[in-house]
Formats: sequence, structure tokens, C-alpha cells
Amino acid sequence: MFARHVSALVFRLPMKRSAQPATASKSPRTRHAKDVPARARTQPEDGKPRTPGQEEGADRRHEILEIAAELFAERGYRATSIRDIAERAGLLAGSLYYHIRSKEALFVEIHNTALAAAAMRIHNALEDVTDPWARLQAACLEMLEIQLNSGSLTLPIMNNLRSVPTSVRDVLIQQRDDFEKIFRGLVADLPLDRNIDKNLYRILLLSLLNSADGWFREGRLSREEIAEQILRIFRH
Amino acid sequence: MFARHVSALVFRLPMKRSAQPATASKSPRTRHAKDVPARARTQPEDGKPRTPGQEEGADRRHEILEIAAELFAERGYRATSIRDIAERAGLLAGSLYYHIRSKEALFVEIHNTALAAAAMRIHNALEDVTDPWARLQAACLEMLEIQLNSGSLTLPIMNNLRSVPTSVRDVLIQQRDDFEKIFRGLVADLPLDRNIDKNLYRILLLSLLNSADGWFREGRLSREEIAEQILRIFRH
DNA sequence: CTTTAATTCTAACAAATGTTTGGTTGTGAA
DNA sequence: TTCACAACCAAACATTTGTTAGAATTAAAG
Repeated sequence: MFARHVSALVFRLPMKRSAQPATASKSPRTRHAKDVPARARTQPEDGKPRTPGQEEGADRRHEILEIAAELFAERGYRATSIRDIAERAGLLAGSLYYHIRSKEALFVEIHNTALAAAAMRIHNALEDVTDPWARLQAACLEMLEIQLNSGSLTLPIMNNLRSVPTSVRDVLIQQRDDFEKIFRGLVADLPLDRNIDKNLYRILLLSLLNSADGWFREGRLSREEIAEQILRIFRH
Repeated sequence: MFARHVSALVFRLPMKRSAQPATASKSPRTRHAKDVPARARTQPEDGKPRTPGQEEGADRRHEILEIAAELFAERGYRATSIRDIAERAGLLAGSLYYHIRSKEALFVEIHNTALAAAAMRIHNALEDVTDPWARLQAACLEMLEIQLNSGSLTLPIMNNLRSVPTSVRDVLIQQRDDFEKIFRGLVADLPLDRNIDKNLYRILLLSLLNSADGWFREGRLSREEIAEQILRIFRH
């Protein structure tokens, strides 16, 4: 879901390659050097390869990032192997290391990229809204759609941080804080009761939204209705 | 945290063994057959060994369950290896299989046990409270303490379900539904506005509490104050 | 003491993991 | 054609994983 939305802002195109005929599931020793075309790009250098003249060759890399993001989102960091990602991308495990430096670096890049894209989406959704409560509701709605629409990339990952190596996790929570600043501003503008702790208020709200893919059930209420209900509860 | 509370109800005693002198970290081939005493118990049979005459021998098993639960809670299912658990329990990986049938069975048992204990704690906390809002607040407070006090065993696990094998996960969400029934009853008694969806109301509240260990920061507000704040928001 | 059973260790196993190295293929430019 | 290079494969590597089998240790009971 998020894949398709984020890609419009940050990544390029969603999966074009069709996930390999599944014949090479148990024995990848079979020769299949014909079904995967190739493209032109320059060398990897400190992580991501640089695009030469035009912004042309980075296509394949974005595909891989999206595929990896989708798998990380639904299975978690540890439960997603390099070989899983490679198979979905239509190549062998080792070949992935032409595009990425390591599994950890891949995860960090996905996380940061998606987080930045989400921040921009929310920013855009708030552009024409002035009323504080309306702004909060618009942000909630956008947040819900980011997580629930068709792919689930960004923030579901944020809940999985427990399975992520501590070295990686430290980098991520930093980026997460930056993201929270948006909501800090939103809550600051609300005419809330003096007895309500605005810090906790924001944390609770964000906690709800971040775990949306954990409790959302398709078919019940729409995203708009849920955002409306959330504000009906949080409004005073 | 949760370890110490649950153990009073379900398990026996928290860790007596002192986590092995860390000398056997890189080379567990060293002979250390003197530092770990043994106890008397009967054969394992379909998972857990049965206690003979008195309820005596199950002690060691409870220690292991607690140790495993603590590790699962803080690192997640996949990031916690059998050898990690064994080392903390003061024995080698293979020896664990005298007490458990498999890693999956261990996780399921821990999850169910802790969930049942949490349900009982909340039930007890509600015994003398009659006012609907007061009951909800008491339940919130108990829920917070279950997750935040000193160990974090039960429900933090529930957020990690993404890294758990699907076969195991199906069993767990069943037990989770049973747990939600408590809150379903609590919310049903509330004099809520007609426009508020009670189902979503409960789901949002539970989502908050379940992820409490994700947002709680020690030193800020106390558990009681947080429960009070939550109800200040959710009350209408 | 011997017997018996409970608990742990030793030692391996097959499979899965992240990663590296060197070769192979295709494509566009010279 | 030749050259260069991007993109991939093939094959291995060193670990780590869950798990098992059998031998050793321990302590209690006879």
C-alpha cells in the first residue's frame, strides 16, 4: 500500500518483474540466465550507485527497495532474508550485493526514505487546512492511508524495531523523533484543557496511528470514518 | 517487569540462577559441569514434564519459561535464539530440549500463560469498583503496570507477532481475542455518545495499552497519572 | 553399596543465514 | 569488431540456527 504512495514521491515504479516462475524454489542451481534482462548503470560507491548523466539507471534499485520494504513490513527485519528479497526481485542472493552494501544498510535506507516521504505527504495534506481540529483530522486520515493502502511500507516497520539489531535501531529512533515534530506542532495549536498533558496526548495519538495496520479490519469503517471517530474521541 | 507480577500468579519464582559467569561466551566447549546443580523431576511427556507426588520439580521449568519470556519480550521471537535462552538459564542449547518440545511450543505456552495471568490480574483489580468510568480507569492502570513493571513479558510480545511464524501466530490471535472480551464488557457499560463506535473505541484503547512499553518514558508521569490522563481523553 | 531416574553435557546434524569472489552476459560506444 | 562496463550468476565461505542422540553426571531410594 504504502509502496505505491511513497513511490510517487521518492521511489520510482512499483514491481515490474513478476517474481520468478517459482520453478527455482528449491534448486536455484538451474540455469536461468535468459529471463532477467539487464539495464545500464554505473558502479556502486559507498552504498548506492550514482546515476551517470541522466537519472536513468536507478530504476532497478528502486524496485529492489520497494520489494524489500514490502517484505520487511509484513514479516519484520529478521524474518526477511536476503534470499527472500532476491527471489522476489528475480535474482540470486549474491546479486543483491551489487545494489546494496548490507542488509542493515538496506533497512536503514528504506526506513529513512519512507519516513521522509510520509512526512511530505502529511505536509501536503495539511496545506489548505487552517482550523486546528480539522488539521489534526486531516493528518490522522493521511497517516491512516499511508499505512493501510495496498502495501504497508513505512510505519508498520516502526513497530518491528524490537527485532532489529540495536546498532540499526539507534539510527531509526532518531529519524522517528524528527517525524514526531509534525504532530507536536499540530497538538500545540489545539485549544485543549489545561489538565491534559499535550505530550502524552500526542504520544497516544501517534501510537494509535502507528499501529493502525495491527487493528484495522477491512470492510468495517472507512479510513475517513475512522479518522472522524478518532477525532470525536480526542476532541474536547 | 511483568515477570515478577505474573510469577506471583502463574509461575513460581524469578531467576535464581545468576546467568553464568560469562566466561563460556565464545567457547562453550569448556567443562563447567560443577556450577549448575540439579533437581529431581519426572519424565517429559507431550511437552511439559509432570510433577511426581508433590508440586516440587516444576521449579526449573518455570525459571526457563520466565527467562525465555523476558528475552522474547525485549528482542522478539526470531531475534531470540535457543542458545540465548539456554545461556541465561545456565545450560547448553541441547539441554533445553529436556524441558521444552520446540521453540514454537515454548513461545505459545509463554504467550498463553502470560495472557491468562494478565486477564486474572485485571479481573482482580476490578473487583471492588462499580462505577463504569472508574472500572475502565482501573483496568487501564492495571494494564499499564502489567507491561511496564520491571520485566515486560505479556503483551509486548503481542506486538511482535510479525516476526512469529504464521503457524504459531494463528494460535495466538485466538487467545488475544479472548482477552479482548474483558474490555468489550467494560466499554459496553460506558454511557458513550451514540455517534461513537464502541468497537473502535475499545480497539483504540487496547492498542494504546498494548504498545505502552513502546512509548512510556520513565521519570515523566507515573502510571497512575497516565491512566488518569487516558481516561481524561477517552471520557465524554 | 547399588539401582534408578532426572537432569545436563558432548557432539554432532542439516538447513538457513549474510556475504564475498571471480566469472559470464548483454549492451552501447569507440 | 573491439572495448568497457553495468548487471547478474555460480559457487563457495563462515556463522548461526533449531534440533537430536547418546553418554555423563547427579541425587535420591532401595
